[in-house]
Amino acid sequence: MSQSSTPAANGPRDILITSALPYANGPIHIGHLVEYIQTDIWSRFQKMRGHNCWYVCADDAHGTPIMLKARQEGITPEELIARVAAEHQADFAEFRVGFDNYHSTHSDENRYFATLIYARNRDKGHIAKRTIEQAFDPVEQMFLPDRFIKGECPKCGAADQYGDNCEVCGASYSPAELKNPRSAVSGAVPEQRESDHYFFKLGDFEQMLKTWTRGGSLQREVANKLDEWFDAGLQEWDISRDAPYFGFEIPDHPGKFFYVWLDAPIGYLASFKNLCDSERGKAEGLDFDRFWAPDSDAEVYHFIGKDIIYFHALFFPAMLHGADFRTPSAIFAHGFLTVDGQKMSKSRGTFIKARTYLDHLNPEYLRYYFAAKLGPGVDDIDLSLDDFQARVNADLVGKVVNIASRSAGFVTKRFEGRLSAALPEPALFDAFVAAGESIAGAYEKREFSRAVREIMAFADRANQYIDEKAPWVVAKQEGRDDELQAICTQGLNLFRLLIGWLKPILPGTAEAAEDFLRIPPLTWDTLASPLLDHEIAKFKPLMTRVDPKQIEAVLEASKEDLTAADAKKTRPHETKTEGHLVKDPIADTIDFDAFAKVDLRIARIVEAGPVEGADKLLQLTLDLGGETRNVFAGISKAYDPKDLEGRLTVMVANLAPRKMRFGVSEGMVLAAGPGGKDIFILSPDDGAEPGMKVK
RNA sequence: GGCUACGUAGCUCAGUUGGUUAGAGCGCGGCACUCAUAAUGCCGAUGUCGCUAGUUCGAAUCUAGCCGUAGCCA
Repeated sequence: MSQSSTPAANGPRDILITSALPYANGPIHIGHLVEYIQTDIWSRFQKMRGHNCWYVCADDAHGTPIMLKARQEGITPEELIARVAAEHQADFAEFRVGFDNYHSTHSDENRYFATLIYARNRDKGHIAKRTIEQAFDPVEQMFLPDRFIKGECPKCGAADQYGDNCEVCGASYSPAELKNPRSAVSGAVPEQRESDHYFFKLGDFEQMLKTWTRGGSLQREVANKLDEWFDAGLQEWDISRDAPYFGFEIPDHPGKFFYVWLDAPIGYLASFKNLCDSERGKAEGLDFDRFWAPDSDAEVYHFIGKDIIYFHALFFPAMLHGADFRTPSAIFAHGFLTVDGQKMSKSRGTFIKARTYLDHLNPEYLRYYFAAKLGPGVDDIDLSLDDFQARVNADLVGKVVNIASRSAGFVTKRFEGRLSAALPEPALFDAFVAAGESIAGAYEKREFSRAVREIMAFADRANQYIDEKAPWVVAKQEGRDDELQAICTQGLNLFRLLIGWLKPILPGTAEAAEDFLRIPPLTWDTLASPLLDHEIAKFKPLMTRVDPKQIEAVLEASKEDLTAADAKKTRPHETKTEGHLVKDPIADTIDFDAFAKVDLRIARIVEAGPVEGADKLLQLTLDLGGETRNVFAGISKAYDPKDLEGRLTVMVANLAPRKMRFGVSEGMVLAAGPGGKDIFILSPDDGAEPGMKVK
């Protein structure tokens, strides 16, 4: 089963490429980068070949983890995803991942397509409704995804394991089997509650999927995996989640939201649509339907990690098909990244964030190293740090860049930067050019490691040529100037081919080389004819060597990231000899019912004023949204009444009224602090309204 | 537990449908050169191809089992 992706004709192909959407709850790390670099190399290669190639991506911005993370940080999900989107895009840009568009799944286009694809499938009877039982957090009043339930493994008893599988013994189970389950959000004991859910009837598409699978759209290993799933029988897929959920509400089912994995791959369409509608898209006449209509002859490829094959090779094509869109031409899955042969580890400092890497090392190094390791399969690749350093230094600096470096000096010093009018050995140049097709073939089939091997073999030949001709000897002899100039012209032309072939992998270095050679951006076609009778710029080092100290610095910085994160995580649990908890220890545990008896409400302070004869009290008039209360609060040393008027706060609304010397207090305003000037009343986040219950 | 992939020189990896003395780069040893970011060229050593048993005239390559590593199990 080959994924030949052959062009229909010899003309330019219409190609749309995507990488999987990074999740918007954390930074990009070097594991992610395997995929973006792989995709970017392929995309740049296709563009260099003159095809109409578009590379789009987006942040995957929905789901429970994002909702909770935002809450933890005290910001809205929208604020969180906006911040992360900016971080992600800055990281990608510096790694020279050249997206034509980067969008978000939390966008109008994505809502449109998610809803459309759902509605069309629903209208054809591919959506079913079932009532399911699911863990529910009674404190947070929300249903809990498996990974937000923790407890003891039912098999080996290991503590603190997730609701779906045990990291200690590897057992997998359902959350209901966990011993002593606790909500990871509130710590409460989860209850089982019923809820209506909506399911995508994947089984309706078995025949279509089997045909699609065998049509060359999948790698052999992936197709084998799918056969297993077919044998096991395709089950219905739960595509809805209950509120509260950060995502898109299902239009005909208020309170139900699309599961994040439904709208994530649809984000590919949304991002592309956004590109079509942009200034640039319009200028280029980019037409959404030309790529996504069922009869489209454009090519659509999705690069993904092998862990998300299930979503991309089954649900996604089935949903697209059910909604009258075309299915992907191919799914390209890759393996995971290990560092020095082991899973990335925070304690070893090998869990390296993109940003940490960029602080110390040139992105071109990593692009090259990944390319040198990547093949078309789903095998994991290893970043061996010693090998990384040796390989980058030997191949790129020692071999490739060195060819330019050792030729350029003579040309600048002796010939004012001018190249000869003819090549002394056109046959050698032609032999290089002829190999270009084999290298292109390797790129096309995503055999990047083979492409790199072949290119480096030619770099060796170029160095052999220079060695053989010994220009430094010729340079010292009278009357051999033309010969010297010709040798260097040949050397620089061989270098130009090498850097041209490497351009998809090393866009930054190639650009610097283009400046040095004073040529327009290289394309595959322009490589075939040599650069002659042409003035070049003075040579500057195109790339410097990797210093082991830089690698050491990355590892150290990654360990520091960890210590900082650790401190944040563990601080609240540390036992301190002083502080609020010591002076005022946490009270005895109460059950939920006891808590629920306290009716807390949002209140607006409509009036505040001093109380005559009382030195600490302020009189507050609180609006509960339909009812007003008179409350006395001991906060006059801490607050100026004028500052309080109009503010929202939280009050105990069902506290028994209490008669005081100055009148009746009908409730209590919540505040923290030891007293005096150090009193801090609570305020709700924006959006809260008077009368809302706090729970 | 089930399934999948991987296991080739000190390191990182190639080895196409089984076919002569198993390859590359790095590293290592030696020599040469000095144009070049101490880069380059030439020569050399290095392997029970995870283990065991089979199929075959012939196995790194096919089959089975075992060991180790990684991942997946919606």
